[in-house]
Amino acid sequence: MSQPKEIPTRNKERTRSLILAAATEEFSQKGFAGARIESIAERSGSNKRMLYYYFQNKEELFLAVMEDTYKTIRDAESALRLLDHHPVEAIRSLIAFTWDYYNLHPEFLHLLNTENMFHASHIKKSKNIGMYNSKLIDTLNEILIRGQNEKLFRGGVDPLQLYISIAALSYFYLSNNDTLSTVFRRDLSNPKAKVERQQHMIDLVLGYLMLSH
Amino acid sequence: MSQPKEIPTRNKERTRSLILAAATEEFSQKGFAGARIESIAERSGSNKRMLYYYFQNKEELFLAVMEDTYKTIRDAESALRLLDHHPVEAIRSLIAFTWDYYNLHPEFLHLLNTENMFHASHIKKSKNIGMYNSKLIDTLNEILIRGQNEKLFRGGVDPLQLYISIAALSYFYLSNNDTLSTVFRRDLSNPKAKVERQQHMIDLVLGYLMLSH
Amino acid sequence: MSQPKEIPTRNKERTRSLILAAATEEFSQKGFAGARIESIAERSGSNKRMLYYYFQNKEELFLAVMEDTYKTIRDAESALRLLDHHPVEAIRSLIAFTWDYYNLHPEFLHLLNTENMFHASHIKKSKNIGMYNSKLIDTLNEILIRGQNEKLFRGGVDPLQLYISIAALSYFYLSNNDTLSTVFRRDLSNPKAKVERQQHMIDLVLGYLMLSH
Amino acid sequence: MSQPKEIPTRNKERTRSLILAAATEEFSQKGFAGARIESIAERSGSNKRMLYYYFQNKEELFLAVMEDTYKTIRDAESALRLLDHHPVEAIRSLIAFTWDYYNLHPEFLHLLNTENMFHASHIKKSKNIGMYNSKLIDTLNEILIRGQNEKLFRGGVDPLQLYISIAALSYFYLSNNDTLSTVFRRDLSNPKAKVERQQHMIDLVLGYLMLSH
DNA sequence: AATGAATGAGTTTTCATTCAT
DNA sequence: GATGAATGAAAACTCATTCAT
Repeated sequence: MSQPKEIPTRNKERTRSLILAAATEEFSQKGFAGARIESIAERSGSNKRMLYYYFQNKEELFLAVMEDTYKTIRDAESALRLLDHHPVEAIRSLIAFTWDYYNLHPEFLHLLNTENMFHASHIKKSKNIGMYNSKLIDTLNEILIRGQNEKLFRGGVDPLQLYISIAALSYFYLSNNDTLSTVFRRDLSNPKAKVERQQHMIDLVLGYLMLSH
Repeated sequence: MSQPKEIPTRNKERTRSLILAAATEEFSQKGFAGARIESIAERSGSNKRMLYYYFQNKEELFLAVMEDTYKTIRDAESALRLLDHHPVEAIRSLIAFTWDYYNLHPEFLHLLNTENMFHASHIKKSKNIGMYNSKLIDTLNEILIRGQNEKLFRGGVDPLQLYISIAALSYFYLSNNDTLSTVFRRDLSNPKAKVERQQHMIDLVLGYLMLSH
Repeated sequence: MSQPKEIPTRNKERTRSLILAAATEEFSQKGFAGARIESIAERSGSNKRMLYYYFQNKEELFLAVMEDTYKTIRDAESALRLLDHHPVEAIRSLIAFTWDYYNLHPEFLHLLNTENMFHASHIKKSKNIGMYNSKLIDTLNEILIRGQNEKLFRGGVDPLQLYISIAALSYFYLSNNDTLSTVFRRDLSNPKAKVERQQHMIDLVLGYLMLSH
Repeated sequence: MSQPKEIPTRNKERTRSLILAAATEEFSQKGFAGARIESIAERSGSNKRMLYYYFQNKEELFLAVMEDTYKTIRDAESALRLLDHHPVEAIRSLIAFTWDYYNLHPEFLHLLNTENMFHASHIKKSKNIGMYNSKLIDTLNEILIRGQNEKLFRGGVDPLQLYISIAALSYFYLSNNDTLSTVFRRDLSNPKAKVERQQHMIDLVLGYLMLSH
């Protein structure tokens, strides 16, 4: 009988990805300046030194986090087969996907807020980020054309503007949930509120797009 | 013989407000953790000691900035006389006001992002922030009812959801302008792009709200 | 009766120069990489933070030390009135001054060794270092000409080569005293040895320069 | 069937000497404190672990470098057959050898500078370093006596002082070449400058030693 | 009320050395 | 013998805050 396979303690890929995951959490919760190297090291179960073994410095680590974060959403978006559905369903799917993804990945929202504070300086260095996203806009354009051809959708809609609006409706609600709940004195984070939000977004977008309702 | 009277540099209110203005800029650009006391003191033309003279510490200063920022937008919103206009015009005005205010006050967007990172902990302490905003929702509700009574607007619209959507459409576009421009490889910050965005937002909201178009 | 004037504890110039003096010692004894910021702070009677208050970083501090060190020897050399003496006496004086200065300022030798390890990168930035020294070579040239005119000195002597040789004879003996004493098993640092060295240097240089002896 | 035999990379002497060579370069260029274990391991083509396999620690490695460096110059000096030549030629040879060796082995100069910063603490531990060098002084003494007997050289010359002076003239010029070139604004490292220096050193030493010229 | 030098506690980063494979 | 990932201790550097003037 052979020894049970032990989890190796010296595993380059594993250590690196544990650090990256820990950094994603920390940067997402505290922002770039507020994040602590010490804290990331602890979360990762490793130590400060290893962090510098795999990444040059805090800045590079943040960049790696951003690239990884974008790669994750890119992969998820790729799995969407929007063109396999009827235009109306496709729009519903896109809204649902956006909403679900932002709910499941709050770190994406926070990291993007941080990245915007730096005027996108980090992702500007990345080459492959742009490529995928233009494909998404092409897809959305095709959906709009199909809907128009079926006399379902209005014409003259810029797919990028529409995509930004769809993202905005979910993003703002979730990213600013705390201040909105406070200022308007209404809990916008419970399940019921979230279901209502989803319905509102779909009504809003389809109400705008569709010619008759 | 008396000494020639020197121009007094001592002006309580002026120094305090210069520091507050400097802090607003700094916190807006760098976030809470990234902001530097030294830098705020320099921007203000005053010095570090004065900063602690008027504000207990960094946290209190940030709180003062947040309150001041909210007070400013409250005052601006108060000046809006939405109920004096026809419902359609009132909606247009609200969208335009939101867009213009966010364009004129980018610090508002950034400070709100920062405040959300802290789960609204600062503004939760403030009592009078909530009051005004519910008045805004009441107003919007009245507009929706009027529009509905005139058979112009659809029914069943939650004024808070609508307000959040209107804010979202401007906020997300402007706050995330850098990452969006980068990822979609299209300059979304030039004047032409901004005019297009405004038109799109109005089309979207009114397209949804209005029964026939 | 007036209060006795107290030494002010908040004195910009004093603190700065105490740090500079402490840094000179530390860099001289340990070299650039071996020097410790903490140690400099302690020697200065101040603290680490002050060091960064007055100097950008370790590198800048070292540069300030080098400039100060060169300024000190420049000032001392300026006080020499070589041209007021007879050529033979002038040469003797130059040798004596060099020897005495290096004995009194061992830090000068060590700092120069360190600076050479960095290929003079620090002093290359300084503008006024060169100016004075060429004046010294001009003076030495004048001495050589006068000696030659008096049929005392040989001709064809390059004043820069001679100056470098005079410096070399003192510098190498003092800077390498420890290794020389070890390798040749003779204490080269006691007063008697030093007197002998002085005599040897004078004999060597004048023996070379003078036409008859 | 057996695997194809791989070329064995395991070679005790070779690895050790590669590490020693790498360490010599690194210590020479950066000094003791500035030298990096990591960097030495990389230069050597080996790895950090091997470094600690062959040498106890950084200190021991430096000591090994110093001993190796001294052994190399000792071996070279042994090859010199000064007593086979006429006294004047012997002096010329010694100057030339010193100059050439320092030119060929700049690391010797830099390591000695570093060792002097440590007050020769490393070579003090070595037993056989002294022995050879006193032989060199004995040889120089013999040359001086022969020259004196031939009425060529002056009397009363201490061979150690003379040796130190000969070494000084080359050492200082080369070791301090960067600062000298900077301060005197003259390139002292090009071939022409070096030829001039050699001539000057010979003129200086023989001018001093020889009774008539 | 105003100034800016001083400070301690922290934060990022580096380094020699060790250890699992 | 060989490799390079892992580690703790220390080093450089930063920051909010206080204090003497």
